Amino acid sequence: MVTIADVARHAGVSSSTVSYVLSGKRAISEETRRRVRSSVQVLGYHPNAGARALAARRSHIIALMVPLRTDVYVPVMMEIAIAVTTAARQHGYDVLLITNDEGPDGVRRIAASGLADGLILMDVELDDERIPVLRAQGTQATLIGLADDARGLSCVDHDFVAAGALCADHLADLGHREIAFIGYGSGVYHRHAGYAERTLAGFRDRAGQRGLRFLHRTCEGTYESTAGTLARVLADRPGTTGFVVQNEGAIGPLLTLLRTSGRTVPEDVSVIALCQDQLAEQFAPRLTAVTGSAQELGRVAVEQIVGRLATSNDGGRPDDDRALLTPTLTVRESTGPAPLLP
Amino acid sequence: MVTIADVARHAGVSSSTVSYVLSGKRAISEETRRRVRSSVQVLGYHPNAGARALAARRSHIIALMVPLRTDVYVPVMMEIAIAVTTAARQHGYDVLLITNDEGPDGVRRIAASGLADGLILMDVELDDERIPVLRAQGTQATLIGLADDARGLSCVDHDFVAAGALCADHLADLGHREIAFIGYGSGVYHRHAGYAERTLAGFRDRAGQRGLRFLHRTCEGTYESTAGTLARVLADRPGTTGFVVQNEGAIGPLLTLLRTSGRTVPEDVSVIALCQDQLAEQFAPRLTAVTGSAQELGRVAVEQIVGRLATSNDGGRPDDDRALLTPTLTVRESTGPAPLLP
DNA sequence: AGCTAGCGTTGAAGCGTTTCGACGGTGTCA
DNA sequence: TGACACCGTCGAAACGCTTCAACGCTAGCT
Repeated sequence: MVTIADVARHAGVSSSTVSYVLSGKRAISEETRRRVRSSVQVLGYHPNAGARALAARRSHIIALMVPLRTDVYVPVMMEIAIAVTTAARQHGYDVLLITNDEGPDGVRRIAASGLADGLILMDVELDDERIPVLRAQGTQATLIGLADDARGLSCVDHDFVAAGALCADHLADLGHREIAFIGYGSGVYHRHAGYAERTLAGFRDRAGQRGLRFLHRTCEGTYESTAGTLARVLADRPGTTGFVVQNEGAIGPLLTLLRTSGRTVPEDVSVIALCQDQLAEQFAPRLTAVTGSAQELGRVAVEQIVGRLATSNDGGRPDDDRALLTPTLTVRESTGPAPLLP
Repeated sequence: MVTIADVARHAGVSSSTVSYVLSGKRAISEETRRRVRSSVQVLGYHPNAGARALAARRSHIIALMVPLRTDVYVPVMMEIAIAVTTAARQHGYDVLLITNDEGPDGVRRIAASGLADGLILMDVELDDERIPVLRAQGTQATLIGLADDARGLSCVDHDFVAAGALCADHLADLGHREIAFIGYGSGVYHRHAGYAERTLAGFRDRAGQRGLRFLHRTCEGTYESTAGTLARVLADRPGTTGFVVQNEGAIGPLLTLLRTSGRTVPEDVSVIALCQDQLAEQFAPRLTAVTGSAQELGRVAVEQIVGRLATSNDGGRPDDDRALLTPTLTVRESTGPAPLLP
């Protein structure tokens, strides 16, 4: 193993000088810097992470707490996790993965052991047990999702309210009057998942403003449940010409069921999905969809926490900041003008 | 911050005793152990990760290198990542996430800095650049996937050869004679992804033994490419009655296309998928599928590397061990006896 | 009785960094 | 010309933990 002392010897300077060259925390002459850098190269020196963490009291690690749940669309989580990891590396941080099932104790463990300098929490519930722990430990954190009480913490999330409104507007613009909103399974609403509630609220408000009649129905995302949901919708509101689908699992079944029931998309009914573009492209017809960038979500989360870590030892007192990412509507082949009344 | 010295003072012992109680590396009297444990509780002591890593030369961290690529089914990767994380915790390890784009340098960085004690590499290619680095650094590692030259490393993977054979056997048992194998996009084969090649080989060999005629066609997994692939298959071999699908994205389109072309599943054609059970259940009809457990893959990978880390300082020389996980066939509604010849 | 073996505990020596205070040298200003 | 500030470098003191050698005991053996 090559240590800082080896580098110092090789470059003919003291080890503190090497440290300062690497950290840039003190002025070092051009000449010395050059020599040290080259020694580092030649010897293949990488500072020992443990020693660094111990001396500097910073591990340069960010912990990312991911949900175990599988009732949300998994690729999105993965995309966020990867975006977080690459963004973190660009700021000199590594990412430690921990699972939600460690719960508040996990947060305590990570914070108290100094394993990570800060945390990013995914799948935050409105009233989350981990938040008080964060405050008690004085740990820096960013929440992905909005919590009830985020004083002193930073949050980032998609603007689901805007996403819901975009759907309502698009269908209203096309002349549709009766819409069905196919949501997630009832469990998601019962645990007050913010994204589900906020999308629905955004849709509902805008639908009201635009004079749309609409129905909200839960759906587990299997073929059977989608069939049941659709049957009930058509029984209750035979005049429905627009569908908003939030549960990714229900999209395929819905399209198949509409087709077998003799309804053509988009001539007879329009379908708009709340899902990733990649997924929307996979269906036939390609789906008009409202999307937020998971990549950006991860990137912003990292920037928030890195910002906090940087200012928190300058004595700067970071305010609670919350970022809402604007979703985009991409019109494809699954939506069209409402059919003329018979 | 609570240190080991605080605990020692509180319990009226020396800090080394506290350390031994916690690590269990020396005999400690029942009485002392009790007192120390209770002090740990009361004070809420968590050993400082950096100091621990520095003194013991072990970080108790395993690095998991995940692919950025999205051409394989993403939820599986996530499932593995989570399985690795939970399994690692059970052995007292945390998991550091790094992305494939760091490449061999990433491996060097992690190994040389002592950030992680060992690595788990996903998406290993047959001739992987990271493997020589691993050997040069003398770092413990487990590969998920099989490499050309895995001397001194451990590997774990699904037995894709057996999976392919299971598909062939099942269709042969049902009396099918002409089969189409719908694979991944050509890019996957060009970069010699082991799982794709091995599945195909397993299928091909067994199909040969069982006297099946078959066609292998690549497919990108979009609706259009599936339509093109299917059209070519039906043109070349109109008598095809069995389909094996490996590309998850092609499943939905294939079922839709078969239906619109007037073919009923499973009466006219049988479809067997190589995918997770969860996904297979989502279609109508539910798909007969061959599956390997992603959870187990993650768990075994962790056990291999933890085993190596344990024996590697006992001077034990761990052999290269490779584990192949047996896949299972679950018969559902999408396969049935071959139709009688007209 | 004398010797060895093991038990439970301790003090102290690292582990490889960062960072503080200090030092000589150089330039600037009065 | 003297005082002062700043620059580039260094030595040494942490940082909080693990682990080794050593200690005084008691117990078991010859």
